[in-house]
Amino acid sequence: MSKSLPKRSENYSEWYNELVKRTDLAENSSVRGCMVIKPYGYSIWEKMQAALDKMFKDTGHTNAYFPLFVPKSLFEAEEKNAEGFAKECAVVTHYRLKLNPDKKGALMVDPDSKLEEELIVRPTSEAVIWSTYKNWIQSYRDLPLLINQWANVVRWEMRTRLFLRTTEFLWQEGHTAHATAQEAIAETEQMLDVYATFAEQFMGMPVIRGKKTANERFAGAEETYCIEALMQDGKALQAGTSHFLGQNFAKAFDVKFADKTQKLDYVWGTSWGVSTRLIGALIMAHSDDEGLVLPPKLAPIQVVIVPIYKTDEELAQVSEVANRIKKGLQAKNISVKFDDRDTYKPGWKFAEYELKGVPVRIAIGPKDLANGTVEVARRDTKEKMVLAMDGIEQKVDDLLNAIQENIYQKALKFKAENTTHVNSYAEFKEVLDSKGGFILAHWDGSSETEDKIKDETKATIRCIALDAEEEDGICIYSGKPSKQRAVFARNY
RNA sequence: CGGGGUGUAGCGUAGCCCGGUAUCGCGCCUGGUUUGGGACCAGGAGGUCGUAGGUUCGAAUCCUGCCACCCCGACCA
Repeated sequence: MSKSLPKRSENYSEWYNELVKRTDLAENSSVRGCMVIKPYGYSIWEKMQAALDKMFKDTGHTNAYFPLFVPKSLFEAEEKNAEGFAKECAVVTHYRLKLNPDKKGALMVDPDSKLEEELIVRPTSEAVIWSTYKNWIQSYRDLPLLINQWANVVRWEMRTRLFLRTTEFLWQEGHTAHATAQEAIAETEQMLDVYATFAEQFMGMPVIRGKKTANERFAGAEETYCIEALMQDGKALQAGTSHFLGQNFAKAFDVKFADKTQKLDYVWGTSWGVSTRLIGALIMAHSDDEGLVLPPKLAPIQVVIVPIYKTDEELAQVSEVANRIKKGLQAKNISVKFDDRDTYKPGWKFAEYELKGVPVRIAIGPKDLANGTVEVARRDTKEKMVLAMDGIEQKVDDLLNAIQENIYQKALKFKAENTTHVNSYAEFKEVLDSKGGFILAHWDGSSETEDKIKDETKATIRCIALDAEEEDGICIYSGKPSKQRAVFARNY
């Protein structure tokens, strides 16, 4: 195995794949299109889960769990949703195997076990959940119903990519029901804001909050809101979605409630989700040619302490100090690993923890013991400094905060530098091919124009930014009048 | 589903055109010296060459089928 990673600038995909494998985040499974998330990768997901879950609870949601299988009749109830997902569904048709009489030791599907009704492995859970909500909701007193589930879903994609697109993936999906459209829209917007806040404050990844065009809207939704992030190769990544479902699912599953005036009406729905794709986003947003760069708030190990010593006696002295610092940091809720393995040399460990993206490294050796100092290195800038041992805990705590902020600022700067306003189709294509990134251009609002631009350039409208200013202009493709700019990009 | 490519030790590979039982590096094991940026020396273990068949005295190598994976498109969180 070579010691250095491929360069990001030479082949971004190769760099990404190698990085994911070499850092022990995940690997391809022998199961078609599926991924094994390894302990290190999963611990990042746990960090994300914890932060998101708290935000969901803080906004009044509770967790529940619904079935993996969706009977076909339920699945097809909401037509647009069913049609949108039909091409990527795994379907269970039988419930039993038997010994194959023609081949010793082999099993075959028992033809006698054919299901009367096929079961769809959920690609998303609206159908199962709304069919359940029908029984849970009778009156305005039952509303709003604010539920989230942490689950796995299956989408039989043609081509997969670690974290970004796998046949099975982990996610959370919130499904809420409300008495009024306004309240449901407010919920949709609130959850988009939760996602954006999470992306920016925890992942250190700036995003554009926006609305999808009709072409890109979730099947079955009236309006799809999204957060779009920019990766270091200039491609956009949809990092989270929040849908206003109108009364579509309520009507499909006959979910009605009686209001205070005893009038019956269908409830208004929302759904929203983020997935393990966020881990892919996190990797592609910050990491460099030396490996991962993890924001301290999501790093499984925030600080690693590496001892430097020649003799057992030196190790004992260093360890005493290291363990004292470790305890002090832990008291500040900082996760610390003291790596005193004698099977690897310090240099090897330095490189290893850089690859793994540990934000802060502390090295302690005999010189430090003599001087009352430690060597502190930060992953984001690769700076090293020698600091007094006294009060080191507070300094490290401050440093972690500074790293979190610096990573975000760096990404923010990158996003600003790679967001371009263009006013002609020629300029649009030129920017798309030379630097990529987000391209803000006037669009006439028609699906035809959007499709043609996509066919010709592979760029899609990622969203109409919520903070887009009204501005008179003409569509770069059709020349028709436009009131605001859309955000275009090539995407993952 | 179209177009291209690759399957040889845990990982990465040479050998294939021109058939003679497999090369090198990393990793692993043992011993010793090392330890402030991926240590060094010596010794050692590990392979039915993706799979099924064919040609041949003999197949990693030639032929045929199958399978798997990767890359590029269409599809998508």
